[in-house]
Amino acid sequence: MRIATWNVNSVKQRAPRLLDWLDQRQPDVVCLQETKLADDAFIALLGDELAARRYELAVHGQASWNGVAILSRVGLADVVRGFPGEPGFPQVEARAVTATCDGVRITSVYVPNGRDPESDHYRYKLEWLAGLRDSLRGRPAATVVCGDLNVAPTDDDVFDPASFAGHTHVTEPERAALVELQALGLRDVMRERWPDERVFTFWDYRAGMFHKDLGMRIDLLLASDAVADRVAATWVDRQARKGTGPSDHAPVIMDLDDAPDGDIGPVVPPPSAPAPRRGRTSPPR
DNA sequence: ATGCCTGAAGGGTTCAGA
Repeated sequence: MRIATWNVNSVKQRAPRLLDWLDQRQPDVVCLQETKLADDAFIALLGDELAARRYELAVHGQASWNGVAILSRVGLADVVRGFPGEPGFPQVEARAVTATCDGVRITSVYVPNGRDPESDHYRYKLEWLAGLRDSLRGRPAATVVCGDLNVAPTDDDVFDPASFAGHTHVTEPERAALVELQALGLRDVMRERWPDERVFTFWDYRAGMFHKDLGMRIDLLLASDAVADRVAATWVDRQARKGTGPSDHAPVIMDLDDAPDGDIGPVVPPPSAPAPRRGRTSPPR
């Protein structure tokens, strides 16, 4: 199963590229963020095209800002929009949607930006992350939380830590909130797979930042053991950031081996053979 | 350049994004 997350920065503006990308990458589940469309407008825009590609759709949008969605062609059950106790600013926004796809409970999140560490929006961001964590305390064994976390987990996840000093996305409270979320047993599979690589998922539109590879890694795939132990490959799809009219974020993709369900029998490694190296299907950049 | 692009709403510009 191939699961991807992508902040598309307006699904209306990105529709042609999104459809081409679906055809090219053939993901089974896609978590979208910053769709910036109300649900009826999203369905009117893409419902037919997605149905033709066998995707079911869970949308949780609003006009102009925010908006998340899950597309799945491996089933889409028990959809929940938002989460219990979700904070607002001041109204609750469209920032989380959850569904079960082929046995995995998947949440697509668009974490508040935070704007400035002294702002109300920053406090909202921390409250939102804490609320998300609390809502996941009783999570199923097979859980994925993915999307635009709007936090760079470490200084290795920004192109120049010094230039971010005092700004959002890198402050200690934000990183601590992410650590607390991961303390539910959610692993950053991208960083596990590429522990020492320069890996970014967002590059500012301005000043040739993408061309110079001056970015941040803020789009994450967080997976519980039951999922993370199945990861065969994971990478950032930088191709989707190139060319004309891209989002400022690139998709992050992971491929999962089939779940052990008894039908395939016990997996016995060949005697004295080294464990196979996990699939390096693509360089990280 | 302390917002260098981009998207959206709404109105001839401003806000938001990270």
